[in-house]
Amino acid sequence: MQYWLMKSEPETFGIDDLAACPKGTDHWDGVRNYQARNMMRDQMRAGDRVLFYHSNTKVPGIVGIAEVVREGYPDHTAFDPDAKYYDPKSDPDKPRWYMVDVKFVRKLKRTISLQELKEEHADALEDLPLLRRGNRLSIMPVTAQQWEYILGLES
DNA sequence: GCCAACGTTGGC
DNA sequence: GCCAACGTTGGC
Repeated sequence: MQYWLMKSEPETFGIDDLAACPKGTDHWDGVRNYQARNMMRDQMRAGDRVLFYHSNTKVPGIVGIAEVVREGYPDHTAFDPDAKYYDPKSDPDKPRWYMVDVKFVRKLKRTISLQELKEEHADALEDLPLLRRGNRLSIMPVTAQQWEYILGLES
């Protein structure tokens, strides 16, 4: 089993929105970045665990846990001219963009903020892309050690 | 709202 | 294939 961190803007789709979905499950559409696409298409497996991160908000940070329940498949919103992330270059016969389905597992007891993660100055977190300067990846791998460390901060 | 960092686009 | 221009991300 692998671990991931996925960013979302709470204004658009936050952890509570995921929890409110039927079966707590929704597809992670709208990713239009090749690196993130590759991870969803090629690496994410059902059962993988996900740190749900709120970005572009007052207190950015990790707010919950989700689980991958469906592996990479074409992101149909790329084919829809009315969709926000429509991409005319993505062809249903040769899809450019992929998504996975994720399921709500639980909210953290408290938000583990980006600031807090930075202030840990932990060796374990040194290589976490989230903490690297200028990082813009919306999906990133998390090692088992990083996972344990981060959740160890929760209580 | 600002702006640094980064990815993508497109002219050459 | 280079690289300037542009658009987006996302913390602050």
